[in-house]
Amino acid sequence: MKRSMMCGEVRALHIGTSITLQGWVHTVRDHGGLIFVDLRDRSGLAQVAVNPTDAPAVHAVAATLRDEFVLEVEGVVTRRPEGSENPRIGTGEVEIRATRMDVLNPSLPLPFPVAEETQVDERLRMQYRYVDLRRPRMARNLQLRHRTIKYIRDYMDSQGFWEIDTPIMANPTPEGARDYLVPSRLHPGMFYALPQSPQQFKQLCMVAGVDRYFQIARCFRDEDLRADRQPEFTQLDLEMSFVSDPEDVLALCEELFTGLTQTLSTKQVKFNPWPRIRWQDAMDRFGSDKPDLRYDLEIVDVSAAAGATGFQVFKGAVEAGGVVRGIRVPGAADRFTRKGIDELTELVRNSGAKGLAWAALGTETRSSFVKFLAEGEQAALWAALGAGPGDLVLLVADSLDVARTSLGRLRQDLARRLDLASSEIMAWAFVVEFPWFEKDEETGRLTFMHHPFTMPYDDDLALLDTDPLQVRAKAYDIVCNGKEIASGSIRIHRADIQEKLFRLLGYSPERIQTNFGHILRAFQYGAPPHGGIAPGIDRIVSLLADEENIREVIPFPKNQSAQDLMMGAPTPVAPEQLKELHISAVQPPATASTPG
RNA sequence: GGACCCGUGGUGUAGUGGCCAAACAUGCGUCCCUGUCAAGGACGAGAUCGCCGGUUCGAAUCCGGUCGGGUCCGCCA
Repeated sequence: MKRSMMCGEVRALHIGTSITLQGWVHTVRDHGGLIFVDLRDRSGLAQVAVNPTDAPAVHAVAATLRDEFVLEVEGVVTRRPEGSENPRIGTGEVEIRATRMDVLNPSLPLPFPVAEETQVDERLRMQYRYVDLRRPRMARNLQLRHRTIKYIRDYMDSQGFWEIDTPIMANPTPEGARDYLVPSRLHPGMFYALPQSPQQFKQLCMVAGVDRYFQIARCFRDEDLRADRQPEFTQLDLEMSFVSDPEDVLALCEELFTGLTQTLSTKQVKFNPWPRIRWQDAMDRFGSDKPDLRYDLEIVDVSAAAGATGFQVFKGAVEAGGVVRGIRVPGAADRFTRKGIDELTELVRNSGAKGLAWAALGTETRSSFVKFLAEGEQAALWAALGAGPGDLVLLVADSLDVARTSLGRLRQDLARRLDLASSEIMAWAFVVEFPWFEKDEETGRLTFMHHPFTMPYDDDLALLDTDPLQVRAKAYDIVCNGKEIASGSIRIHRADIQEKLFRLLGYSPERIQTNFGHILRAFQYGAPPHGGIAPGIDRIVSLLADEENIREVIPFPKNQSAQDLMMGAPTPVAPEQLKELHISAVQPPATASTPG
């Protein structure tokens, strides 16, 4: 390799030495005489100066340069003339006086600028992803992703975990997300499925005596996309043997991600130790199972005080078995105009609430409802909320579910409007003690909330027969800044408990045998107690990189329609290929177009 | 499956019924220029305003449809 160092590494200590750099033309500044070339590689920029009197041949080459040409430059590192240093780049003290310049490859004019951080249509960025990834922001994100994965691997190794790879061609997941299927040529009519996660393999690793397993695992789910959801994504999948207390897994995650945040970013880890919030409390206090803990704005239950008033909206809601809950926004009485309040009202209405009762407390209280309350009733309500002059109070009277979720969304919206959620804070936390069951809204039947191999809390086992909805699971999530980062659980390793849960889920013995037979058999050959978790790498990196969309931290992502606009995937295939796989493609019926 | 936002030279924007056979910046081309760092200066080329249809004397602008991109709901054990 002719290159003697990276562009961004040239420093004053190299002055007087001759070096060879290779990279891309970031920008050219042609003065007619002097020409400056900023040469870029992934490490940064170095200024190359070409003087026509010193090196006429080099000057002739430099005059033909355009953005993103690939260059090899040989020259002497010199100190820049006094007053012409550039403190904004690491190499700004020096420049390379070129003695030789070879164009290794020219470039067509670019579809969009690399050197400027301008907003570019995502379609174009994805079509020319290889150009997009050259941009400093993307290069930074790629590097951060690398460092994150490297940190994780080093940490997991230090804790005695083995990295073990599991099959990509696996079998379908019962009950889960939609699977991506791979047709089998050797077995007509049969299919492999890409794994939604290596869940069963990692549990089998525990039976196999691996003791501590991890994998930087690619996972596949054929569901609709979101800003934080891609059809293929990457998880740190991990599992530990001889753990029966969630705390064993949580403590490890806490140390890993606290250290990772502090090592790879300048962000502040808000909690040490991280809070363990029971699911029930998260729903009550924050209206969400993934609360953003960077700010307070907790939801308060004022059903007692509000239900005792003469105000029919409050009284009626409580009498109908509902609740009155609200948020006190300290000092915000004057922060919202009537229009602003209307927007908040619209927000809770969109979450199913019938309305928003509000009061801006002060010498002249503005309110939608205090006129219906006696003075004593008002005082009792403010006391329940801890509210005083200068505070804004926002109340929802509705069913428990609607009050929680609408106030949860309101809480997030308030924080955004009041700029309470700093990206410089990482509010890592655990949500624990999820319910084992939830009721399927469509069928009314019991279904599992996490997954069917999750261990219930020992104290709740008796409730399985009497009140299954009250049974808590040894399931836990990692949340950070209002985003779900990981989900995990302690698994069942006892056949009697597993069978009982399957029965409560209404699974027939045939179905159990078909879907879970292989893993249940394995559990009969000495399965140790075990548990694990699976943090999403893409989401973690996007938080560290201050990116709203995980596409920005995935090198080659899919668009919202799950297509790769650069490679053109998915594509039709030749009929011969289908025939070989014993499958035929059926086009969906054309949508009838309405006459225009 | 549904709701909403966006689509104007290569790129990013302005223009919301006649002032627009479309403006600005940047990029591109030609020329001038020896200390710039988003170099500067001069000149030039480049857009049937995503597409189809409608309303109107007149449409980038209003309406309907369609295609493409994005955000959200459903969905994601």
